[in-house]
Amino acid sequence: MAETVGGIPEATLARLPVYLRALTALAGSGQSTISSGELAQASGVNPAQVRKDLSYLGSYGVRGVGYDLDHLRAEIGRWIGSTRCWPVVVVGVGNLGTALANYLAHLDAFRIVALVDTNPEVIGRTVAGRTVRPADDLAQVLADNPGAIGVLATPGRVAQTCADELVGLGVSSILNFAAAPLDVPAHVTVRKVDLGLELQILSYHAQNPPRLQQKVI
Amino acid sequence: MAETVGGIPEATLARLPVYLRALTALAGSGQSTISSGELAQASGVNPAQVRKDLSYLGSYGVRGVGYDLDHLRAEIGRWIGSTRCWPVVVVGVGNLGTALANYLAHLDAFRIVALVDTNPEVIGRTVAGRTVRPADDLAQVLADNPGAIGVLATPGRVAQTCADELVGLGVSSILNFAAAPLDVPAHVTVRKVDLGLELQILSYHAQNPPRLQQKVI
DNA sequence: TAGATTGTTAATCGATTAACAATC
DNA sequence: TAGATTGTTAATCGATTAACAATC
Repeated sequence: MAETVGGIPEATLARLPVYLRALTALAGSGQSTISSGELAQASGVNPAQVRKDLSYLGSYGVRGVGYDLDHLRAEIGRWIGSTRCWPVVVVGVGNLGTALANYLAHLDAFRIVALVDTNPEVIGRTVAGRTVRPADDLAQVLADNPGAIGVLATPGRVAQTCADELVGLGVSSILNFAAAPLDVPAHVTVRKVDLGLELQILSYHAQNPPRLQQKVI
Repeated sequence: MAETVGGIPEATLARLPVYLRALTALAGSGQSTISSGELAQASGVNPAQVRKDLSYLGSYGVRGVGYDLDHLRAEIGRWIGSTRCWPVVVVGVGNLGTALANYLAHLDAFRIVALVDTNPEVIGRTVAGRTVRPADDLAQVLADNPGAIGVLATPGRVAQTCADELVGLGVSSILNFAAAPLDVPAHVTVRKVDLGLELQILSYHAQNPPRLQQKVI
């Protein structure tokens, strides 16, 4: 299911940014090396996990010493390499889409190139400092911004149609906030964030006495 | 790691609301039974998975026929039972916290009982129709709203401290949007949503040619 | 050298899925 | 009965983790 990408398991790939964050937080603290144990602690994972993950990138550690902090940071940064500022298209500007747009607008690594919707009442509104455009403009927007990431925040029932359209226009990375499973070609990456689901799971746990429950991070 | 809760694996529990959603969408369509294959299709999972998941709840299906749609819906609803309207406390009202508050304010199943922050510039502001209160008010808020769900949207470096405070005040369900791992007692459930991480993973895939990539739902 | 820590193998674990007998 | 579909077992798979030899 989850599979390797260039030799790196998807699960490892998802942890690299977490490591990077921990290393960045430590940079400038004077510390020059870091052990798998320390990095594990800071990242909330198992030390063996850290060593295994890092071994996919190559052998940057020194036995008996640890990893050179700056070097490791540079290497991980090079691997996930988010140097560019990525264009983002927000599809669906309802409550969630509006909230997301306002959040995304403040991130340095991403810039919103368009907000689109099909609802005439929403089109023309100003959200996050931009005017909401009709969904018909998508082709133009994506032609102007090749490689854009699609953020899908539509109602569930139209999510698949919107995803198809995005994919048809060349989008290969989608962040799906819609409450629906998405069927996409193999070359398209979809990450799903289902806030309603998360809240529902939490309310289940809140309701059901935590007999023999486990820490879930 | 992920563990059973009352006999139901955490992974199954996370899919039950997805099934419920699919069943609800079909209710009123006139269809009276549904097969594991149909439900699987609508939910984006494997048919065997559906049958296995449902078998944890009991045997509601009829061989050769399928599952009674309304009955199954009622049973799943009973299991995850989100009948109540859950109180939610938002901790940290920066960009993300504000965006989340505006989204949460529109959900029927949850009601925001307080927004708190420590920043004097933020305290007193109106967000999602409510006045942001000082973090010191948390004890009072949670005393007035026992069983409240905590939504953590602070900077990563203070997330653990805030989580500790929430837990100390009796919160046992936390939705963590902060970019930090959380260490909590075993009886506390934490669900993590890391938007920055998701975007970073997508930008990695956007940047790296999708040689032999897999569909990721 | 003695102590520490990596890199990697092997064991473990949980989750997914194929397969099929049971049975409507 | 014949066809369909469940419920469940066993096989598979990937991810996690313990353990330890290598080695700084």
